[in-house]
Amino acid sequence: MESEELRNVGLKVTTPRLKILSFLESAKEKHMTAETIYRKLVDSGEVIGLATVYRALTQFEAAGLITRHHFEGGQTFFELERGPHHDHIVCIRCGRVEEFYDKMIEERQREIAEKLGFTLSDHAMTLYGECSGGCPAAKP
Amino acid sequence: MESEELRNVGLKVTTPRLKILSFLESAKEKHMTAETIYRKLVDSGEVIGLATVYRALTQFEAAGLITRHHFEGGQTFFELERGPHHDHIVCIRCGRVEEFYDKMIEERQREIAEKLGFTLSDHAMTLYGECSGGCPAAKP
DNA sequence: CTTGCACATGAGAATCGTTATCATATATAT
DNA sequence: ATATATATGATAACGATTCTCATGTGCAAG
Repeated sequence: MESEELRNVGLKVTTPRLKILSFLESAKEKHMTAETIYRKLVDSGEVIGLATVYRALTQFEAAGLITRHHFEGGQTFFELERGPHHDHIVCIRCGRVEEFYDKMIEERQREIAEKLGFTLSDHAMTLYGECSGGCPAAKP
Repeated sequence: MESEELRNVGLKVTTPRLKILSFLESAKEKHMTAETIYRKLVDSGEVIGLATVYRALTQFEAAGLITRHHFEGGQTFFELERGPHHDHIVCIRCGRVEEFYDKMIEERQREIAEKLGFTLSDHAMTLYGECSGGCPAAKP
């Protein structure tokens, strides 16, 4: 239950937070901007404020429920933190986002950080390219 | 000569562009925001507009002279494209940026992209951690 | 060396994404 | 059921970036 999730991370269970969380869990798109999340909620008849969406997303991130990605173009995308860690590859033509995980790279990153005298706490790795085959061309 | 560089990439050689380019080449900091570049130029007595800095940086990037990085916090940093490709590790406490290159990771990325049906054209990889030892604490 | 003209510039307005403010509403402990 | 701390939504404020437009300038042709 989503209420449990919120309680578990120490957040009050409120209607807007539940709306956002269950929307994220049911959405087909796994990576969305705050604006998109807000718009889709409003379009589906919900009454919610943009500020509330931003606030909730920030809290969810702090609680580890979601992750924030800074893809190219300066846009910020949010994604439910489900399952194991992974990185992303995004199509520069159609914007499609695929996920992947590579143990070797993960290990190597840790070694590199250590060699440079850093204690690794996080990383962002995004590949960019063109997806061949069924790339539905450009996003409008 | 910087004039050559501009001419080579098909840009008119203008005073502001020369100022920005030579400033980037002489600066100690290798990674700076547009605002920082503007401020340092103005502080050193130059007459230049912020809009011009943004315009020039965008053109330089399109021409391959510089690279744009989206580090955490939403801030955009620019860096002269000198020498071979490399990635970054930034200290989450003091903001220090170190560079590194790892052949194994580069190769692996290409393999991964291919396996997923993408033609890799670019990638962004930034590690975040705390630099031990002489980390001058927080940035002001 | 002039001159013309396309292109570049600087100042400020406009825009975009995000955060702060504040009066009102609501979740939770009692 | 009630008190109280916290959350909400509307809107203002904000910082970063881009746009507008009147003026200035690189550079190629004469």
